[in-house]
Amino acid sequence: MGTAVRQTDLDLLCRGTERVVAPSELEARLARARAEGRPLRVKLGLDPTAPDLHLGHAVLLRKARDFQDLGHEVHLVIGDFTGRIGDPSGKTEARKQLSAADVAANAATYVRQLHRILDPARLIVRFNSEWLEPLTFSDVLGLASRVTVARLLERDDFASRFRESRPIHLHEFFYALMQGYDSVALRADVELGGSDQTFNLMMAREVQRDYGQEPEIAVIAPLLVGTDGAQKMSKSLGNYIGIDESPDAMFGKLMSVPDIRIREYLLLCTRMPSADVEAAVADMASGAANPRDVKLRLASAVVDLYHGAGEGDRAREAFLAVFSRGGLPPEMPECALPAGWQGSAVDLLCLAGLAASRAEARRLVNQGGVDLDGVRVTDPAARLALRDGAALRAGKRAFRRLRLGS
RNA sequence: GGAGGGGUACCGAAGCGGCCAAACGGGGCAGACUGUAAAUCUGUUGGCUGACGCCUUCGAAGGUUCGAAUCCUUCCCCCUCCA
Repeated sequence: MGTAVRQTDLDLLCRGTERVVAPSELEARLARARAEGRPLRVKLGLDPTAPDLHLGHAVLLRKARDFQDLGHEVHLVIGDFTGRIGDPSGKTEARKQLSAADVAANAATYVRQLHRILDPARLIVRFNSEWLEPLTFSDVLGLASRVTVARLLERDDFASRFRESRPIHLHEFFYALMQGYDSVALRADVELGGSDQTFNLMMAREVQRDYGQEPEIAVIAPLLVGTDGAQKMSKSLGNYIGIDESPDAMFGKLMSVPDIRIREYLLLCTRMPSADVEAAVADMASGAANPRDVKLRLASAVVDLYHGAGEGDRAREAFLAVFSRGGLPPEMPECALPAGWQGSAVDLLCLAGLAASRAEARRLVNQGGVDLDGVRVTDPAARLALRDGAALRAGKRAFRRLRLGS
């Protein structure tokens, strides 16, 4: 076995990335790692503000997994210390600071979810407070003296805020430095980050150089757009698909992704070979393939990835039954009614938890969104004839199987 | 320290004594359409009520008024400029 890096390895690692700085360095480093028989140290930083991981995070995590699969080790840095400051990336305003307790709780949630994607055997979890906390003020000054304000102001976000006279807090400047110092502390060979982290990754390279280390290779992934097809996926925008979500929810949300985003979802969220992705996109453009069918493949592939092979097909069947054929899902939550229960349609919807208020329930009925066993309910005040096992539907995707008390 | 601007419903943003549960946009929800939970179109979007109507809401607390999101007072928070 030679020391040459297989082209397929490089292709795999660069797939779906926005930029790699620099590919030649990556190739050289991979070759050296192989020659020396040591794994690369791949750094992946996570900001502990969001308690749940979604497909957007997963883009990077999957990339990390690719490195693991080639024998390298992933060093996950949980920014517990930096999290207390708040990352200015992509935010026009300074973020709120998190308490130590919040950070700890979020980090625990992360680690639990990570095992869906990463191989625990090649995963090392670190908290950056470990090396940032002990720094003294003079250490910090030493670090700070290596960077000029002009350099920091190159970052788009800072530049625009400065230009528009909006506030930039001094501590925000330190964020990039701290992240760079993380790389020094870990002696990272590679760092993975989203495109909003480009500046920080470049800064990390410089900081490493200053500390006499070889600069890490920056592997930058594009940000995944959310299910709204417009803004980046984020929990706070409500346009996310959590990796913990049920197969059906995941499938449905994927089907709601706008057609024009199918290509990037295929590329970033599945392992479909690039050539197949491009072929599918071409077929959609020429009319040879219905976007819906491509999306079904997408959704199925993603569900398989997170819930196990076969689950995608199962979710697909459920989806088609409900939405294409207007039928009922194979399984639906049950709602037990007390024996001899009597009430109006509105009462029933509230009891079943399908409406947040009676006004909402009434609205739902009036808009024609409610049906019982396939028969539309038109009168909010109607006493419905209930039978055990009846299916109650409210809107497109909320169902209850009624159980009458006996 | 000085001068000024602002805090409105899920978000953005109008309103500046009654016609305001509060325009408009976004988002959400529903319906139609569709081989999609895409796109598009329509409706809807505080709570209680069958309805009349009633209750809570416009940073907080008081006050003026028959009546306040709108006027006054105090307080809290945010922003900008000058120093």
